[in-house]
This record gives sequence, C-alpha cells and structure tokens, in this order.
Amino acid sequence: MSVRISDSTVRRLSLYLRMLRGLRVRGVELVSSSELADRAGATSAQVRKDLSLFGSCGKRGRGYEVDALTGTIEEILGLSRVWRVALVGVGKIGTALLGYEDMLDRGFRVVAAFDIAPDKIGREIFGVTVSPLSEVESVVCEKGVEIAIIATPPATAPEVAVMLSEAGVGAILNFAPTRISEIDYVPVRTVDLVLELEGLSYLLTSRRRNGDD
Amino acid sequence: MSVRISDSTVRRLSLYLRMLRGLRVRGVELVSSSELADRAGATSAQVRKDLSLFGSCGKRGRGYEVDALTGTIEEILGLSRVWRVALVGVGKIGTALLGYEDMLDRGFRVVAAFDIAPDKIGREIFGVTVSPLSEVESVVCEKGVEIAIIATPPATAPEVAVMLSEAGVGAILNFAPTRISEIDYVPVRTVDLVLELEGLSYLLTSRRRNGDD
DNA sequence: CTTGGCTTGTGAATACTTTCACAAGCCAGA
DNA sequence: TCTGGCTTGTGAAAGTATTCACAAGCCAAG
Ligand SMILES: NC(=O)c1ccc[n+]([C@@H]2O[C@H](COP(=O)([O-])OP(=O)(O)OC[C@H]3O[C@@H](n4cnc5c(N)ncnc54)[C@H](O)[C@@H]3O)[C@@H](O)[C@H]2O)c1
Ligand SMILES: NC(=O)c1ccc[n+]([C@@H]2O[C@H](COP(=O)([O-])OP(=O)(O)OC[C@H]3O[C@@H](n4cnc5c(N)ncnc54)[C@H](O)[C@@H]3O)[C@@H](O)[C@H]2O)c1
Repeated sequence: MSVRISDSTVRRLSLYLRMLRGLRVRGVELVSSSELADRAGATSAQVRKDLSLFGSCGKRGRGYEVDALTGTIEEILGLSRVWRVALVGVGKIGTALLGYEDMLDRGFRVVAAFDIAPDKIGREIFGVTVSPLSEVESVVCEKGVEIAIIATPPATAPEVAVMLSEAGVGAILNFAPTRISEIDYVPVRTVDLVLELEGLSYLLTSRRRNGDD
Repeated sequence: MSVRISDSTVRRLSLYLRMLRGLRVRGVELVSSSELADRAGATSAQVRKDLSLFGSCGKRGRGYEVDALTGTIEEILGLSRVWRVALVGVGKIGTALLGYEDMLDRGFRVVAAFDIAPDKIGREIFGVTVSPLSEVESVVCEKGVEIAIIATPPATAPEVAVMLSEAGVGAILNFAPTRISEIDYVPVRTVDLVLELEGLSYLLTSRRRNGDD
C-alpha cells in the first residue's frame, strides 16, 4: 500500500502543508495546483505529480479541497500528532532552540534537555529542566523522547549520537558540522549553516568569474 | 572555461574541503577517493566524478595531493578569501549566530548587525554593534557587506530581503520559515529547521507503517 | 627493466526527477 | 441539457544524477 516518497517530494509536501494550514485559517476551501506551486517555488505539474503519489483528492475543474488535503498530508508526514523532542547541548544555539515557539506550533514539543556542564545542569530554561547527559537513557525512556536535536560541539556529536540511539531515540537532527553516519537504522539529518554559506560563496564567485550573467 | 557545477556537487565539495583541511593540519599528503568518500558519505566513484569536473589533479595509483586539492576546491568555491556578512534580526537565534566562532574560522566574518527594536540598537554583541535597519543601505555599502543572514520573524523576512538586495547585498541566507523568491538575481537559501524535523517525522511514520523494516 | 598491486578518469548504463502535453472530468450559466 | 472554460491526473519525453566497470597510468620492489 505504501509508495516510497522521495526526499525532495517530502520537502515539498511540508511546504504545501504550511501553505494549506494558512489557507485553512483564512477560510479558503479550494486551492489549485498552480496557486500551491507559486508559493512553494514549484511548478503546477510538479504539485500534481507530488499529490498524485497517494491517490489524490483533487476535483477536476476546481482544485483541491484545503481541508481534506491538509489532513491527508499531515497523515502522510506523520504530523497529525505531537512529537516528543530532546535537545542535547544547551549552549548558544541550544538555548535559542529551546525558546523557538514555532516548533511547538508545528507539532514538536521539547520535553527534555541535556548538557554536561555543571553550571547548566538543573537549570530551567524556557520551561525545560536541563538534565545531565549521564541520565540520557532513563530520561529518554521516561519522557518518551522520539527525536533528538544535537547542539553540542562538533567533536562530541558522534558519541552523543551513539548514546542517543542506544537510549532508544528514533531520529536525530544534528546541528554540529560533523558527519554522523546512520547508527542502527536511526536516521540522521544534519543542518550545516556554514555549508549553506559556502554554497552562496560558490554562486557569487562563479557568477563573478563568468562576467555577471 | 567554466563548467556548471550542480548544487549537490557543490555541497559535496564543501564536505571534501572540510576533510582536506583537517588532513592538512595533521600533515597527511595524499588521500584516495575512497577515503574522502567514507567521511563525506559518498561513494569513491562519486568523489572522482566530482573532482574530474574541473580537470583533476589526482595521481593514478596514489590518490590526490591534499595540499593542491585543498587549494583547487577553495578556488572553485570562492573560499580562499574572507566574506563580509551582515546579520539582520538580533533575537534568540541571531544572537547565537553572532557568537558562532566557526563562521569566522571558515571564512565568513560578521561585520554588521541590524534590528528594529530600540533596546537592541546600539548594543555591542560579540564584538558587533547593532545598527538600526533603517541604516542598512549606508552600512552595507560602507562595510562592504556581501552576504546577509536573515533571522527576523517570518512575516518580515520578505521585505527585509528586498531592502537587503536594494542595498547591494549579493546573496541571502534565510532562517525564517518563509519562502523568499530570488530578487533581482540575488540568490537566496533558506534553512528551515522545522522542515527538517518534518522530514524525520515522515521517516519514522512510514517506517512504522511498513512494519519497521 | 618488469611485474603486481593499487587508484584515477571516464564512457556507458542505470536510476531518479522534472517537465510536457493532453484526454478526462467538473461546474456554472444559458 | 448542452457548452465553454478551467483544472486534474498521468503517460511519455527530457533532463539530471549516480553507479558500474575497466583501460590507463603510477610506483615500489625485486
Ligand atoms: N552558535 C551558533 O549559532 C551555531 C549555529 C549553527 C551550528 N552551531 C553548532 O552547534 C553546536 C553548538 O554551538 P554553540 O555555539 O551553541 O556552542 P556552545 O559552546 O555555546 O554550546 C555547546 C554546549 O554543549 C555542551 N556540551 C559539550 N559537550 C557535550 C556533551 N558531550 N554532551 C552534552 N552537552 C555537551 C556544552 O556544555 C555547552 O553548553 C556546535 O557544533 C556548532 O558548530 C552553532
Ligand atoms: N529561535 C530559534 O531557535 C530559531 C531556529 C530556527 C529558525 N528561527 C527563525 O528565526 C527567526 C527569528 O527567531 P527568534 O527565535 O530569534 O525570534 P526573536 O523574536 O527572538 O528575534 C527576532 C528579532 O528580530 C527583530 N526584528 C523584527 N522585525 C525586524 C525587522 N523588520 N528588521 C530587523 N529586525 C527585526 C526583533 O526585534 C528581534 O530582535 C524566526 O523567523 C524564526 O522562525 C528561530
């Protein structure tokens, strides 16, 4: 019954979903593939292909029902529920993430935080109490943590990932600029800020090289 | 003379470069495509294809010269220099970014910061003085800002992007979960944390649906 | 100098994604 | 009920990216 949905399609589905939720709040009932496309930066054909992957619910001549489509995409992406998230490394970026309200609005609740620095442990930050990393196993189990975010220095990230996967975390989002290979079928995604800047550096440089065209 | 290098290749080049710099510090002189591949999460054939895009410098039977290859990739990506970066929106994430030393180590120096909140303006944070957004044009020009990072609330991000491109910024890295379309040939990359979490949500959900295989 | 082990560089093959283009279908209005 | 305008769903085509597989080349050792 399940089709494999490619990574790039999943990303676009997320974007469509964000738009659809906005439309729903505004009371819009129908939306066409080209409207969705405009705001997600895709083409209308792309949108229709994406949506047709899971026997689709559009109405020829009219468009898609906002309500139904929102539900379907939430179902596919697993977003009709709230995920329990842990944060490891309550430093500069970790603290910012703890205060990121958007996460909860979109279905990700931070229920635990870990650090190794004695001055961080025990403190309550944005409503979450920081536990010592040594207690990761018990806390993850007790609070039912499903996804972890790593925001520790790059050198420690791989070992932290191992601890997390052994503690039973199901997926990891890594902010440290270190490659972490999939451990024991726990998927890992890395967000690397500097990598993105380097991509922009390439664009600026190659453009300059080819005479600004 | 210039070949178009695809986005995914550019990303991998960044990863190779990071590894190469590490090897250089450790005094390693030669590296094979399979060693590079291991740590970048690619295959050796992929590495060789990537490197052969720009008439390559490998030695059959031995591998690639770490030093020469580092230089070549830095040249291609435009990383043999320091880029001047501005940060707009000195809130939770913006402050964390100002304190992110790794950026400078990798060739991106934050030379200006902007906000609209009166209590932020004029303060010096991690060595950078916060200017009012209204002065963006003069400050960008004066300090020679080439790349800007947007860390303002999502609703204001698009208008900030317009101001930045009009002020002469060459590229934008956007942290707000809003699509910003390319304005006037200024490339924009968006880093969307929640989108990444949603991708993980999909993986966990689809796996569960298909019986953990 | 020759052999053997190893690694690059690259066409060809495969796999994956996106775009095209149009029949099929829906609805509003006459 | 019929017509015309509009939008979906989808094969087929085009475009990209990755993997395969092997000749070409290098070096060290004998
Ligand atoms: N600061 C940023 O804006 C930024 C942006 C993108 C990525 N990053 C990355 O995020 C990571 C953290 O950066 P930061 O600037 O917040 O650094 P930081 O030094 O402010 O914070 C690191 C925190 O991790 C804790 N820590 C260290 N080892 C640990 C371990 N083994 N287990 C648990 N906690 C541990 C430290 O006690 C500290 O609180 C780094 O990998 C950095 O490259 C930072
Ligand atoms: N907090 C996080 O960890 C986090 C993570 C990822 C993405 N983001 C995104 O980054 C953005 C900022 O988030 P935050 O948590 O730092 O919010 P914040 O409210 O702490 O900071 C926003 C800052 O932007 C300033 N600002 C508002 N409008 C502005 C304008 N037009 N020009 C310049 N400055 C302006 C505000 O004065 C404030 O200082 C949001 O779009 C958020 O979705 C935040």
